[in-house]
Amino acid sequence: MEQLTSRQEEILGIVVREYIASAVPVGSQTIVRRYGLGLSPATVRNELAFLEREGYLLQTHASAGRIPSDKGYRYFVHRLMQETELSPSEQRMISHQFHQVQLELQQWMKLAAAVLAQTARSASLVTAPKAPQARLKHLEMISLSDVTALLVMVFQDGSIRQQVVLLPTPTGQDELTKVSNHLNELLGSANAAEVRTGPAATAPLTALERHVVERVAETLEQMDRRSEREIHRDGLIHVLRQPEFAQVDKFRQVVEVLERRSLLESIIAEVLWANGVQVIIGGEGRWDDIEDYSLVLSPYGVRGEANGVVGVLGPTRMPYDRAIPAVRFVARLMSSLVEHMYGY
Amino acid sequence: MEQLTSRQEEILGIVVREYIASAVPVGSQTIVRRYGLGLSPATVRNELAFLEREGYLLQTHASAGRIPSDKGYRYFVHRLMQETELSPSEQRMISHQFHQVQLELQQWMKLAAAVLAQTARSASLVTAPKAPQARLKHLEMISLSDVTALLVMVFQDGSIRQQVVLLPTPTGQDELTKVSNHLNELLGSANAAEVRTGPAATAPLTALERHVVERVAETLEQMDRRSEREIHRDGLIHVLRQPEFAQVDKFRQVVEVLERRSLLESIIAEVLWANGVQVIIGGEGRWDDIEDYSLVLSPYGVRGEANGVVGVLGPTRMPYDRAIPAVRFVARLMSSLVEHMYGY
DNA sequence: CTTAGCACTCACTCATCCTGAGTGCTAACA
DNA sequence: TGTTAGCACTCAGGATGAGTGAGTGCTAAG
Repeated sequence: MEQLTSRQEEILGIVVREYIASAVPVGSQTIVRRYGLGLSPATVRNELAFLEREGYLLQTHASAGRIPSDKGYRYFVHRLMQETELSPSEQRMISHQFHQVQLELQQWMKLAAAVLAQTARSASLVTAPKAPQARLKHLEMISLSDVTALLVMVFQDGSIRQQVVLLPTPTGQDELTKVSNHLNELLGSANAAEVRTGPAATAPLTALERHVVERVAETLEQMDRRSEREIHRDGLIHVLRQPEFAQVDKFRQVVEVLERRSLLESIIAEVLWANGVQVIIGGEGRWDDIEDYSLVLSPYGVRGEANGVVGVLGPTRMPYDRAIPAVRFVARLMSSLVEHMYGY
Repeated sequence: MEQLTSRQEEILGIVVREYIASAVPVGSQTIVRRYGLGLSPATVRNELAFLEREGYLLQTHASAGRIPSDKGYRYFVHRLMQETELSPSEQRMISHQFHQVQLELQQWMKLAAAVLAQTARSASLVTAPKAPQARLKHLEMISLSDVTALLVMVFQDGSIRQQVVLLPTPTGQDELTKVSNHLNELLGSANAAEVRTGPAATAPLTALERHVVERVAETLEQMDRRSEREIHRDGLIHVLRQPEFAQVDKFRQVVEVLERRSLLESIIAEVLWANGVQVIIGGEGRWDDIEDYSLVLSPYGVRGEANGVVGVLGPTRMPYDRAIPAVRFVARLMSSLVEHMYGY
């Protein structure tokens, strides 16, 4: 990306900010009238023409003002936007909300999605923190009736799954507790492969025990296989309010992106290993399905132990100067929760 | 609701079915041409005029065809629609999908939402089965680090909550297990009030134990207080495809209804105690915010033990003859899961 | 009770015109 | 050499108006 003169940068910045605020193409007169640069409209026009030639700006039609191109947004985000943080009062308000609820993962995720949606005025998404490889930490069998029990599995990354198990023979809680204890000893903190090949594979087990071991193995495999993370979403309504979605088919795309998870998953998988806030503008030429949208995403969690992603999705005409600090701040809060879980 | 002649019923049925299929107002010619009743358009017009006078039909403007009013849809649903079931092959396919996954509540809810969205071609919603009053069934403390532990609470209705607990003093798993066992004995299957006033209130407890008891009490109270159920949603995209949502502001309403939960919650709270599939057409004059939409909802679960709601939301012009059997069938499947959990 | 005939209504589509914001280019100016 | 005034040109969007056709209600005859 070449260097622009400071006047060109100033004008580009004005166009981007104006357009983000108003959603209306920005013309030379507007710039001079509203920002009075000590320049005539004609000069501004020359600069606009230059910026357009260089690919930072676009015209929707020959006699309209300019709007930023993806390249223009990128220049803006990377070079022109002063690295702002949320205002202290806003930070305090958000922190307060998080500390209102207990240190409960589900709640925090919900809250993170709500806070991001609100603050960045975009659709938000949050995935649960997940370990790269699932490991059982503890299991517990709880009697539901003579012939059914709840199998509760707690994993290393703090996630939990519960399943109903149909018991081959009527079994009481005492017996189930014994089974739990026995299996906890055998399975230790095993991953999927270790469950299949470790002590549990060779030890003499009852039918019920064998069945539960099989269930644990399947569940661990499933967790590893489908990177398919739960994605909490919120704030769709904000995207809907943007004027670019006056025609429904535009909007349909957003809903499709958010409901079909495959695309998001592939992007999330990449962001997971990045550092800090990632801004993906107009699909960056790699994801056609979101060429009109931008994502501001950040990984959070503890490296190597468990991590997830928080972020927002909106039109490329997104208030980056709010979205980026908001995502950064919420990622930091979510990280602190995960750190607590690992005792840091 | 008065009785209509069989010819009037026939014509009303045709209008409703035609309009549901095409989204275009239905005129006398269309009816005669496509259904040849052995009547002339003029006669049909007289009947249409009658049905309109009686409030079963509406005209969008003076020279347009008729569309069904809410009253018309209601008559159709309650009197004219033969009580269909899904086709056996469809039933088999859906059952198969459910039995592919383990007896896992989360999975079943997700699946139920997906299946309903698909089958009824509408937005779907599913709430978790919940007991009228939360009771602790079992708790377990699992060491995360020296100074943190995961508190896992299993409740009577099979739901689970996990929280991170900051330990006042460094404590190992052995000690945590003792605490768990002790508290399980003290708390039995207590509800919120019983935790506060039962043996746990008077017994001599360590600081950690007291803290955990407090947490349990708070969580139980929270679960009772906020009827605020998790609502799984899916299939928004189907609603978006309906022609009545060509203008965004119409659609915005749907998203608002689905994102603001308060309205849905009040409706769900009512349906929970009903029998069988409930059809709410155009808000029934009681919920203004959904006056253009219909809900087809059904409670499921085990009476008095734990129940939830499954259903779909769409425009009043909804394919009731698919939605109703689909909701009924999925409710039955979900009930069977809950029944398993209670050993029926 | 049914139906043919007829006058009438009115949303929708299409073409046309007009307006105004905005442009690029050229030539004069500092 | 960079800046600016002037000017002709472009084009989306709104307003207007005519034409079309699906559909109606009413009346009178079968």
